[in-house]
Amino acid sequence: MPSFDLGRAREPAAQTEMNPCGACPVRSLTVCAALEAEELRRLAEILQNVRFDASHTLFSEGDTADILYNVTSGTVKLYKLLPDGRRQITGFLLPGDFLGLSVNETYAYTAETVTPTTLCRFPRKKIEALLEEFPKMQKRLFSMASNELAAAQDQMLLLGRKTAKEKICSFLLLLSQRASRRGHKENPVHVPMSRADIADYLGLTTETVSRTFTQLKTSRVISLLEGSKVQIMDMDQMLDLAEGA
Amino acid sequence: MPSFDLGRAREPAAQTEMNPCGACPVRSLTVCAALEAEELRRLAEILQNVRFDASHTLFSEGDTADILYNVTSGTVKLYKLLPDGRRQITGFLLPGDFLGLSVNETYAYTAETVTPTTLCRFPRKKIEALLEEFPKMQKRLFSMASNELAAAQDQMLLLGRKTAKEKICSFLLLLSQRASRRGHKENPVHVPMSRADIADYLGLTTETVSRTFTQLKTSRVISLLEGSKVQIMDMDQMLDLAEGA
DNA sequence: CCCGGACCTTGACGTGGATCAAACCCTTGC
DNA sequence: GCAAGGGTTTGATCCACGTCAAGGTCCGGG
Repeated sequence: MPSFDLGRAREPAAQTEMNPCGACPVRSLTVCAALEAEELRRLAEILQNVRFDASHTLFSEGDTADILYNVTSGTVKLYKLLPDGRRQITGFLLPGDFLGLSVNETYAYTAETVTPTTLCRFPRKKIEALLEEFPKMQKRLFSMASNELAAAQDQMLLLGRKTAKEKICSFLLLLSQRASRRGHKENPVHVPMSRADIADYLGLTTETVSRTFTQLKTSRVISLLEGSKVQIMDMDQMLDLAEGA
Repeated sequence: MPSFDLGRAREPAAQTEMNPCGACPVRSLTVCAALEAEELRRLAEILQNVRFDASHTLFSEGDTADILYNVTSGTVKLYKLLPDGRRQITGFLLPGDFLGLSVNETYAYTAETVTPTTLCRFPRKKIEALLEEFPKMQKRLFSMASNELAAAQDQMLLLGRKTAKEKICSFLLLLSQRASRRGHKENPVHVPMSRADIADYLGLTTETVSRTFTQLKTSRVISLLEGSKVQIMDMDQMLDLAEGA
């Protein structure tokens, strides 16, 4: 079980200087949106830019939680395992998302990159000190946590009560909405994760995910494009299918 | 769809005076734990004690979220519905739990009492003003939200990947742990909610919940006592069953 | 260009839990 | 005491999705 491994990270010092927070493309989406120029400078002092290949484990469930991250590009998945290997992915993180917050001293889940990913890396202690100093940041973090909580409740409804088809449609719509909130085009949706990852996120198997995709394709609700893109052909029907209406 | 209905609340003025926050039995568990005497006094000024019968709807999904609550006794369930009536209970709240936080201006779920319940009632605006003034309270609220987020991820693992038997065992253990954290005896666990509520919390049907209970009873892992109490007879096996080990 | 391996799709079949349908409690009210 | 109505249990049957097993497709490396 590989824990955090700086060896695989490209040396980031130069990049840290060249791309300070002021020029950060995802600033408006994340904690940093709350900060003034001077505060940003303080934040930049304790941060490191890091880059990882796909399928790199950032940290594992149970590791001591002394590093926090902010995704700046790429996709990260969070998951929990049962002793026999069954896996539940609890979230996919996109640019602007924050990870590593933990209640006790250890991470409650494993974090692994899905695609090549760049992140800001913060020592937990230093972030906590900064939070004391900048209540605006504290407040912003709280509001992000509230959003995540609401999303978690939606996901519980999905996992507990939706059918396979409803799950897949909800998932595609979620990706679409998240893309548009980040200023990307929302219709051909980019779906960077594997069928297996989608299955473990939705509480299904790869086979069922695959079958459901072809079923949606056959009924002309979606069509599969080059480069893991999915075109939503009939948005109205998609919205209905996602809620079982 | 009955929204908040003060008519059914016992007039609480006297009680508010007689049981101010200083004497609150759940204070150590909730937001208020972070506050000093003077701050508590300020909080007490904006709070009302209210009491409701069982099966009373505090608010519905989509209502304007201008009231927050803190449970002081009893049990409350939170749920979301699909258009066709399928229901997912996203949480059961016990004394000390907080509810009503919302991202937009509306509640993301319906809240309904399971048993007769007493709560502290806060106008949202006034709480928000107080939060600005008391960063300790802000911080405490954030740490409570982080805890809830971790619990939500456990619940996703349960809903997406556990079998019926594992779900029921996990649920009973959760109730047991929460009781003990509140200083109640953890072994004969009090299970105040109906089979239908348990089913909607675990993503099952009442029939399956009932069958699983009898199955656990037959294999002498639990036994059902008077007054909706469940005795865990074999705690080790229970712990194994909950994780599929 | 061809090979190997990872991922995806498709098919045949099995099953855990849902559905449908009674009975069987308990209360509570008359 | 008895009837009515909600919750719970139990049984018989069904089916959505899982499991098992091939193929198919794509891609990177020799």
